[in-house]
Amino acid sequence: MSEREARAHVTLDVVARRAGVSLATASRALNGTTRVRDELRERVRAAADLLGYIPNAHAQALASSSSNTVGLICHDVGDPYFAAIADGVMRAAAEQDVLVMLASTFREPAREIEYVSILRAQRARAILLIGSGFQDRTWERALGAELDPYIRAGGRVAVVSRHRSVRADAVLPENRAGATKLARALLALGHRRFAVLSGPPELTTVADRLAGFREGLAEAGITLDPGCVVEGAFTRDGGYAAARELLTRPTRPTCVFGVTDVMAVGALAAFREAGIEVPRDISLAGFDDIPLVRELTPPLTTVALPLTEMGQHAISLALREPHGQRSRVLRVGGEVVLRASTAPPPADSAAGEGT
Amino acid sequence: MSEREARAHVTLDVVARRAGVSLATASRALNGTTRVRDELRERVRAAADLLGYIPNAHAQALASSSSNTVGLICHDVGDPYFAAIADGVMRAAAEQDVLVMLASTFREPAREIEYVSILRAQRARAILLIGSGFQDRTWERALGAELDPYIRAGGRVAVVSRHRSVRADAVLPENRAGATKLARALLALGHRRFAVLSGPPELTTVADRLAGFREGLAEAGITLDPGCVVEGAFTRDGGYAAARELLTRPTRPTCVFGVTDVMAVGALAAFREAGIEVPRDISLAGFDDIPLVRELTPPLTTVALPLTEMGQHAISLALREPHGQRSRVLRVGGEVVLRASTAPPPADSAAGEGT
DNA sequence: ACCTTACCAGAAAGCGCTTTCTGAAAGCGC
DNA sequence: GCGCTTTCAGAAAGCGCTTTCTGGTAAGGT
Repeated sequence: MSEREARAHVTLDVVARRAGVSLATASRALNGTTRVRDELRERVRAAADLLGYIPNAHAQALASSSSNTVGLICHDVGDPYFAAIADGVMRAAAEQDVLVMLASTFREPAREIEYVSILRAQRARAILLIGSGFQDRTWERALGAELDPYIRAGGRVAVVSRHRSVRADAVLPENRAGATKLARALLALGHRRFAVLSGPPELTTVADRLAGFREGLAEAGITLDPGCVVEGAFTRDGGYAAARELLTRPTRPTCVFGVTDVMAVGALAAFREAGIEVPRDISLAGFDDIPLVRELTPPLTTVALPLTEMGQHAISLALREPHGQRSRVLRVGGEVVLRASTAPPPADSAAGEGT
Repeated sequence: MSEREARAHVTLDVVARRAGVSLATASRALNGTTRVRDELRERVRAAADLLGYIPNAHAQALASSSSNTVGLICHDVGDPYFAAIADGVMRAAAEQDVLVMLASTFREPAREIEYVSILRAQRARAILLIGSGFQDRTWERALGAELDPYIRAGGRVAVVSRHRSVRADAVLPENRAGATKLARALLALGHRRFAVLSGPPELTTVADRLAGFREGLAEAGITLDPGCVVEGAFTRDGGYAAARELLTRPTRPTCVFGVTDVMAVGALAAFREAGIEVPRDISLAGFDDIPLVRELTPPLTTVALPLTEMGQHAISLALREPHGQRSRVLRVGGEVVLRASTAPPPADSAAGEGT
């Protein structure tokens, strides 16, 4: 009884015999690729039901050399940003009847490459890379070395929120333009002394948002001096730590931009702990518009991104008919959403225009 | 050039020829199942590298009739509760070198059964069912009909946060006991008039938490009258709607229990909109301790569940050696975490002991 | 020196399907 | 009534691996 009596699966062969047809006919009857007499089709279906036939996806994939799985590689499914995008991917996947293999890199670049390789072995129809890439030559090359042969062999790649290092469709947030608009909005409120809670500088997303923000400030003749940019991890705790670090600096800004909502959330907590009230004492803005920032007190001003749609688009792009020659790029989001976390600077800080 | 020139993959056969060994040896050299002379192993490895050989996982699975993928079925990846558990699953999966296929049912019971079937076809080594099941005879039977043959064929099933309808390992939150403890804690603060924002009553999680809460109240001789239990969807908006509904009722409670943190988040928003301050005017508690409730103002009192660990346990249980005879059950969490969303009831509400 | 073990490598038989290729039967014009 | 196309079903050849099974060679015992 404690024997490993894993009984074999019912195979198509058995179904065919039961229905009194050949293997080939049974296959056709079930997939409906070619016409089969209705009566036979029914007989096969009935037999399959009766026997509880479950096709072997591996055999199907092998024989047809095509699968219908796609791989989704993200940095961290637990993060609300990726969770929202993943949700979109799942919705589109359900519609298109593809199965999603999930990979979480835990923010380690090497893992990403490893997963691409694994997904290649799985013969995934498409690979979706979600989240910023790294500004690192050797990493880029290694990733390309995995991706290129994959694409050449007919695989599809779509990236979300990441510069295209390879021939891939892309869904790109308006990082730069969005950050510029945010800067303008913040300037319009009267702010002149800014600080930025920045993420790992090797992430392209960080670089873009920072550049865009600087650009916006520059329009008002303001430059962000290095002391006003604090780096932290791309997480809530990273934002918290960065904000605390910021508070130790000599000059205090009237307005802080967290390059990510998640970081801004951490910053909000840090400010609260320090007895600094947002937005009375300091204004705070983020980027992404993850759902949770609406629940904060105060709700966060941010640059909106249609996260769920981004996921849907990614998979749709990837599965659409071959890209013609070039890959498609879809730019999304980038509108500022003003909420209560930003306000005009406190009256007593009118002095000290930025350098 | 626009031809579909999807070039074939390098097969093991090619690698073997290149290395000057047989197919069988090449296979053994690469997987290391049997001893192969070191020199040959190296030759094969080198050839594989050189040719960019990527094994075909489908062929491997077919030939060895074993795969190393597991299926993860949850109600909604976008929900922080599931996202946190999924994160745990991913961590454990990465350690154990298994690939996760993700399925999101969007809270439709039928989809769950469909996904089980799909994962069966994929010959997943294990299927993880995350989230409450439904109290619905026909659904249960249909799910069992999918799961039973799967298990009999050697598949493993683990459930998280769900009663075991089948022979499955389980990670079960202390829903009932946790809710009872919460009730006690709330009573200890002096509350006597309670309301509950309940989820879909057909979910076993809801039933358990409600029962546990009632039990705790009963210890103080308090019974929850039906007018004090408002049902809503298991989402933020469901909690919001339920809370608004609650506010239209004649008697106002001094303390509200949202059976889910996510619902409590919605409730908090509803209260705020209605000008009701938490916890001054009304106390609010949730259940789950999803990370975001710590960021709220006020942070939410709740019953803690080790969400990430739950996911890790689920996959570990499922992949561990065969269950002997019986399946294992791991009970987790259930401790009350008091935060600022609960306080003694307002002084002017001392009257009206609950019936 | 002879027989037994032990170790490795190759041949070949599948794993469970899809899909081409082949052939039988039926429909049709003249 | 004969050759034509058309429709549908079966035979069989793989898809790319793993894994027995077989055999050859080297090591070990007496």
